[in-house]
Amino acid sequence: MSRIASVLLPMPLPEAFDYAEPDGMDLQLGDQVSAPLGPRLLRGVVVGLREAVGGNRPLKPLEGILEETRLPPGTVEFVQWAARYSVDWPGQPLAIALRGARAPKPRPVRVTALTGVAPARPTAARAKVLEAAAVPMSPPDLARAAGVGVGVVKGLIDEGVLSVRLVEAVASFDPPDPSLAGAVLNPSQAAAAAELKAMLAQGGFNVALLDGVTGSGKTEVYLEAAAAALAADPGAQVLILLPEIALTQAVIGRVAERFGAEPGEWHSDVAPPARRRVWEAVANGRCRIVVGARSALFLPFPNLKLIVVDEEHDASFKQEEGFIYQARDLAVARGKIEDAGVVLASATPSLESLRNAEQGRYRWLRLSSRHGEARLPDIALIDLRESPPDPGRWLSPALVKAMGETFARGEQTLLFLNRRGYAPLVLCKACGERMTAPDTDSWLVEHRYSGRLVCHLTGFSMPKPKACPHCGAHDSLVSIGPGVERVEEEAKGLFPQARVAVFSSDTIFDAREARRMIEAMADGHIDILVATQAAAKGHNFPNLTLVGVVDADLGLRGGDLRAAERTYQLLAQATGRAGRKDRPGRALLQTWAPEHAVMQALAAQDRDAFVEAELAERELAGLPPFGRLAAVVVSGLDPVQLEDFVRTMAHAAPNAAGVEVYGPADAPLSLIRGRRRKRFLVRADRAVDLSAYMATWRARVRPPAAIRVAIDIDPYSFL
DNA sequence: AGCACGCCGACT
DNA sequence: GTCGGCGTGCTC
Repeated sequence: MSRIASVLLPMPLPEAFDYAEPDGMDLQLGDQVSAPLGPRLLRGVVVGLREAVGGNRPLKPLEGILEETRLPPGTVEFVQWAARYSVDWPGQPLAIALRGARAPKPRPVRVTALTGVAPARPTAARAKVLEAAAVPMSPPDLARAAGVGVGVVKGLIDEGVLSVRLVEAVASFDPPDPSLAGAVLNPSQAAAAAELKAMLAQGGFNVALLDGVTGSGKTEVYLEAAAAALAADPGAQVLILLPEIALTQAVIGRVAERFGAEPGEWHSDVAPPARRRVWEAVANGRCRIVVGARSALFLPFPNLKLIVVDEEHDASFKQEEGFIYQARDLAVARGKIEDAGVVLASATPSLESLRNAEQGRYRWLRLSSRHGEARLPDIALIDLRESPPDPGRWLSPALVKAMGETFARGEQTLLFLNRRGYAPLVLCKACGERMTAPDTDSWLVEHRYSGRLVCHLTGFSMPKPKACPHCGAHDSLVSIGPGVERVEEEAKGLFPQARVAVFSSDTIFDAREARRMIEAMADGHIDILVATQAAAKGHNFPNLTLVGVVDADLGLRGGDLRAAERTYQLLAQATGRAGRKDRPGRALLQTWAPEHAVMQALAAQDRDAFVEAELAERELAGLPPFGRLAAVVVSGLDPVQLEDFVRTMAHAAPNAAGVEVYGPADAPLSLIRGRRRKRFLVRADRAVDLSAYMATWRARVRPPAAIRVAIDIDPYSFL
């Protein structure tokens, strides 16, 4: 009687491969095994075991079990579910799930132990070392613990009083203590926390939307929910997902403070050995709280009871390359598989989540009151048609006047423009040539700091040429449109006495520099800060009383499904910066379309009105959250071959009720790194299994090797 | 993803 | 006459 093991391999293969289980291997589901594939051995995971029935072709035997740690059943199921949902090979999510298992083990550490040999010359320092040496630790740690120099320890080792051996480094991951005192909650927070605790006590899969304005204290609330989950079950695990690495440190600090133990940290910047430690500690249940970025969702939790998705509206949760997925949606799916609670938290929830809350699929917890005495800013629209800036200028007279008043009072202004560089376009006034990156039709952005033209998509850059590369005319290149550098220049010209600074990813390279500039702003060393969205969130500037949004329409253009939503969220955050302490602030939004529902809703500070208007438009068009969308981007080097294949694909699209296929059309970025790109858009009714539809379509065509087909379920980027 | 097999140009 | 270019296909 022998068994067959189905093994999933982290490769672009369509399905799990079958192998023979060698006698005595005693496999279990989730085991990491070494499987022969062609000439090499690969790490795979056992996802199925069955008795062999005669008559099958001979199967290769598995080479061996790789590690003692196996993937829990929920993790295996999640990996397979995610592949099916995203219409990708299961090897893709599996590779993410094994990222920690494949990382190198942490270096073994040296620890000392008493050998029983008595020191030849006992001294006071040596006695202290012998006392401290009861606990195994590294020689430098021992010296520190005994309060002596390292030489004393070294001498005892040389004499044979102490032995040194190498042991595997084990991270402690002390158990969190949920009984420590939490933050003092205001009534609104307490009510939300109580409802979350009730939801968790009830057990099983449930989703809550924690919806509270900036400063309403969402973190304290979800930490109390985490405390409840951890207290209810001594093995319970909690995952807190954040949209960016930069935010993890702050939350790790809050978690450590609340539970008296460091949580596991998981994101791409964590060094591989540390990653391995976290992965294994999560798998064996020692690590009970993880704070991480989207890929933490694929960690091997055996007993996950709560997933928190903080800033759930943030577009960074959408992974756009490689394995394409939306971590917020997958978090809900994982919660369902694990029978866990899910908390989605945001000051400006996504329309999808708001719709789910309205429909009663999610519990809706609204935190209304703000901490402290801060008041919301007054928001006014500046109609650029009535009060336009001078030609070549970007700040309207009304905004300049407000800046002047603010500066005169010794208060601060934040000018917000979500555009890096000096000018988004450089063109030749002699021949009309637009400067673009090679093999691309995206504009080169002029950067005056570096004197270069930069492609923000490919990273290509070149010095700004003296003459037009197309017609050769001299001094004919003109800068079109504003970037933060240009607005800085304008602000400096208007207020020569003011201290003006720029905050964008071009001026701020790392977290330390970012912190320094934020501190400089908070301490009043800057009068006017010109910033991209990099500075939009998470900071408190007590002396900031004016926020000017240079181009509030920026996000409204371009036919992007979520443009209005994103603009609303961005502006809500940016204007939320003003007047947070005791002074009321004001926000001025420059717009060419003050009548637009988004602008009206912002000016009225009426989120519900915005959501209602936007949902109505989406419903009319059958767009998410009322329908489903998928994009197919087909790319290739040879335009003729691409055109050919794309036509084949169009013919192969299955007919199905409630599904419409648009395209092929040139993708909005039709040329990237020499590859031409064509795009289909698929719209389906909510009831349609769009993943299944896309899988059927893909199976009907066989792309030539030179052509790539990428399927994006629920696309966010329309570039 | 590797790595093999398979048909058309510049070399001992 | 061969060595080798990478296009296509397979790996349980």
